[in-house]
Amino acid sequence: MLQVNEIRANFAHACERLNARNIENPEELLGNVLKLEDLRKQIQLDRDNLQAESNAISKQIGQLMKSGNREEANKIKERTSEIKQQVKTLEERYSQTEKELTQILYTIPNIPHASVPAGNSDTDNEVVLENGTIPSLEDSNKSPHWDLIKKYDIVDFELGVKITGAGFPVYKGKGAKLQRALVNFFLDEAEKAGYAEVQPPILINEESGYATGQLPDKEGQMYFAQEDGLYLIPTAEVPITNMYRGSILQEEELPIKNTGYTPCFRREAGSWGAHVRGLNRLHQFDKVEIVQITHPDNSYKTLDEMSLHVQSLLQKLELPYRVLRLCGGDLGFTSALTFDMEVFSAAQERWLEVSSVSNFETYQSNRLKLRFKNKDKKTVLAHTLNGSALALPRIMAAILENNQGEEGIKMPKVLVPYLGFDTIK
RNA sequence: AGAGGAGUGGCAGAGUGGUCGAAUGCGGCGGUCUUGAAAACCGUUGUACCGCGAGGUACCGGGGGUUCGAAUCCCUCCUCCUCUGCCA
Repeated sequence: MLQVNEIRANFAHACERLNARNIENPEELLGNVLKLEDLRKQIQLDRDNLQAESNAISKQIGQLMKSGNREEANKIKERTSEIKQQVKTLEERYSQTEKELTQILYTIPNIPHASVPAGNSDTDNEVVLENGTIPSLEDSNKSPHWDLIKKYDIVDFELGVKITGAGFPVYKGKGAKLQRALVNFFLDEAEKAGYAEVQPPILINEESGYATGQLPDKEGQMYFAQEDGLYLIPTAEVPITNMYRGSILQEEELPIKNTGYTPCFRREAGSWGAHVRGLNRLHQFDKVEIVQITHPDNSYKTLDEMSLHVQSLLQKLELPYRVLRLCGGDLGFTSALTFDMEVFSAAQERWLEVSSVSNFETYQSNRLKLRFKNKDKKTVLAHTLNGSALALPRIMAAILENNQGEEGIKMPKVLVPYLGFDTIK
């Protein structure tokens, strides 16, 4: 959620940047925020003054009662009941105004970083770099992974349908081992890069959902356990970042670096189509996430560091990839700047998104109330960042599709120690 | 899941209707003393909002209520502990 003070201080800039997201008439939207904030302040002032008077009178009554002067006490009681009514009215107006303000703020996405290009959709994303050799398409009679997994019997979708439904595959044999190897490899690499591993809960309460911005924005995208009011996590970002909700850290503790492996659950309502076959889009998938909490001065340096970490994983897995800077139209609601990493699949003849690393600046920390004491002993909001490092299914798809050959599917060298075999045949 | 108990400042722990935002101890920070350190002593030490400021308001697990006045009384929810039950 945006900070009202920041909106006020950088009004023109905020409007200009929200235009990059195709927000209609940001001047009016942000103008309303400021108006409501002014109203809120005015109500608070009136209310506080009345309460100050009431407190003073109550004290007087106490003293009069003590000295036995009941009559006088009863006399001034009248004024307090008058004040009480007024305070009650103001109290209602106050919470209503505050609620209204929060509701509007919930609908406003993060202000895109200056480097975010304007644009409507993923076609406007900016390619930052490409790495690795893109497999040529001519000499490839490569099979897509949904054929390969059947051929080698390593992922079973039908079985998943029987147990749960579409989008919940069963990994079998070497497929299951490959999953486990990837998780361990990713966690080990994250640990080497200084991320402390955690295993968070995979169900979260409503408060956590609001704090990192999944609610109310993505309400329908999360599975909901109604009986207990808990949501299945769409990403480990939610529980890991929420570990620090309400915290006031010391500046020396920054940056905080955490990594965690979790399954992730997404309803993906209404997003099924031509490009979602096989492992391309699932309701349940595994992911290793990296999260950082940083000093505001360092967050963009940190974003680059995280991007390089993800890239190093792709290089070690010998996958050709590219890095995209997301345009305003494709940028996530809570993000100020996002880099997507995509690997190329020769069999599908297209790029597959395998990671997203984002800087949320203070958008999440403002909701999280995640702060730190700076050198001047002032309490200020920290910046939060996260990234997938990495999501498994499409990595698995790319490994299968890009490494297939006559003799089977060659496993990337770095995974062999984890797997105990070098080829799926 | 049932019965009982408890939730107070960074921690420990008083306070059961009126100068209580809250005693005291520990810890933290600053200082005195010391060649330095420790000890001792003195001072200071929660968060948020409003206000140029003086200052004001709110917060004693969350929400609601009673009262002129609530940490204190009532209702409700949450969490933790103990016992019983159940169970990876």
